[in-house]
Amino acid sequence: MTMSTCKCLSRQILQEEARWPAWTSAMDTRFPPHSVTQGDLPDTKDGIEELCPVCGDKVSGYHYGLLTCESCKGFFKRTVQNKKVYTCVAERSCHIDKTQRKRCPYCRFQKCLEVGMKLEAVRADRMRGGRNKFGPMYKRDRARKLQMMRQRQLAVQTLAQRGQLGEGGVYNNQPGTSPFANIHIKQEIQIPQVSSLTSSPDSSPSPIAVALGQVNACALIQPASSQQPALQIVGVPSTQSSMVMGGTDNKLWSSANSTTTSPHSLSPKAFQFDTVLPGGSAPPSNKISPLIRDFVQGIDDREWQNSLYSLLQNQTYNQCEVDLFELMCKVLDQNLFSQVDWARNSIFFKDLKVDDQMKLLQHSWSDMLVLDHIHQRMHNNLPDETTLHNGQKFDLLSLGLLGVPALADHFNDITAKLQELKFDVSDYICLKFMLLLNPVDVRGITNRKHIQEGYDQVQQALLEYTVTCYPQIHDKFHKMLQLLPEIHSLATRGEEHLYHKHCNGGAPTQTLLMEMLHAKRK
DNA sequence: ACTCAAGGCCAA
DNA sequence: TTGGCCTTGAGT
Repeated sequence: MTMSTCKCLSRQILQEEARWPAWTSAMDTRFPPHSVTQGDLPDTKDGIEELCPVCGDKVSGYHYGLLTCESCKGFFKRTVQNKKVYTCVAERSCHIDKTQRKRCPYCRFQKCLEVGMKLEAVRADRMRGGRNKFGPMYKRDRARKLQMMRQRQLAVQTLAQRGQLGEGGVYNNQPGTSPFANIHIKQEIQIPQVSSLTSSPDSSPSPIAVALGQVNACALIQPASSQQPALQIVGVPSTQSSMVMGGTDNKLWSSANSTTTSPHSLSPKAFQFDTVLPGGSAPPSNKISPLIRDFVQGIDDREWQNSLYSLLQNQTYNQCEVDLFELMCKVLDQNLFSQVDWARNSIFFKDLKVDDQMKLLQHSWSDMLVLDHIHQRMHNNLPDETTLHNGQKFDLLSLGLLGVPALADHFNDITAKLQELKFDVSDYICLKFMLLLNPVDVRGITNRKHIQEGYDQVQQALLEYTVTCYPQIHDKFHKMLQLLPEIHSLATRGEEHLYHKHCNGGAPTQTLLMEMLHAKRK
């Protein structure tokens, strides 16, 4: 893919109708179009005709989390059961289809993970028969697919009646896909994505439900499970803390019993963050403006954690050694997706034209990534280091530094200043909005008035909030605002670094991250 | 009793 | 090692 086609990525994201916040994983081609775009009307007993998302062969049923063919089911089972380790003789990006799937088991297994096949559905005790935790998810997925089918047929009938299904009509804009395929594609794609990010779909509420149901950001964090956590913080959670993924042995089997009864060994719920906010209890809610309350309720930190968890797990499972810079870019890319998704569903921003939205995002994405990392570290005790499945150490702090270790001092300095100001979740989300809705520095905006209004409202709300809730901190509002240029300069240096790495071929291409890096340099 | 997603078997 | 078919057994 060239940069010019990459260019469409952010636009595509912004123009999507669906509102699931879980498509942060869309980048890892988890659900390629061929998994949802079939040529003919369904002919199976369920009315569901699909192709295997791994190889495109005929689907034989739900296997390990999603609809796959019999051969990929068997391949996935053998690989996990026998703990096979493959290597790729090429570039670790072999094309997998029905005829070539046997050629590179490494890439085939990577694709299995990418599309969302679940390691934890392979039973440690090899017990046969019965049902597992995923049953209800399969049922829901089936029901949704049927519903999509009905809507699709209805739409087709309606349009056929109106004579709009001719050559070059509205459905013929994607070569090689069904005339019906473009209807509700996103919704179909997203169903398994959501489930793949939440390894225990049956017990995890949908991201939408989480976002709507949460009272505050802290309430989202699940209590520590009594089961063996797959991703655990080791030692005291602090800026010096670290966490371990998988542990020393193969913790895929950490729940000693059957996965039929305990499929949670890899559940993101086990992602343990301390939830204590700095400065003790939050201010009384009646003093907080409805705007800020809505902002805080819109924060979905668990989604962020789940995405991070899933990505690190999938990218390192069955790998001897991974390129840590490449991994960091992938995580940043995923974070960027979450960022865009958050923005496009946010007040003020969502009303803007896509061109304006893109300009705002292109200007603020790196600042927001840095701010987000500060937030995760301060308010959710995100550790600075984690041990991956394969034993490698992954520097989580580098995500906040955009890959530049030399920025650590500056980053810590900003964090320390914010800590002094008792920077809380409300402050964070307001600053994030102010970074996004920049009415001054972004060129070529068509609806600057709307952005300015939004910015002013957020600014006013934050000012009132700091004065009301933090009267003891002198001029907290302005002191916080003074840190925004500092964050910007840090983020700009990070961008430079990433850009040069990319130009020298050291960073993954075809990513939203790289698209953003290029956009600013046009 | 039936369903269907697990694991097992074995010819290719 | 693969992949089509068989067996199993909890959930309905």
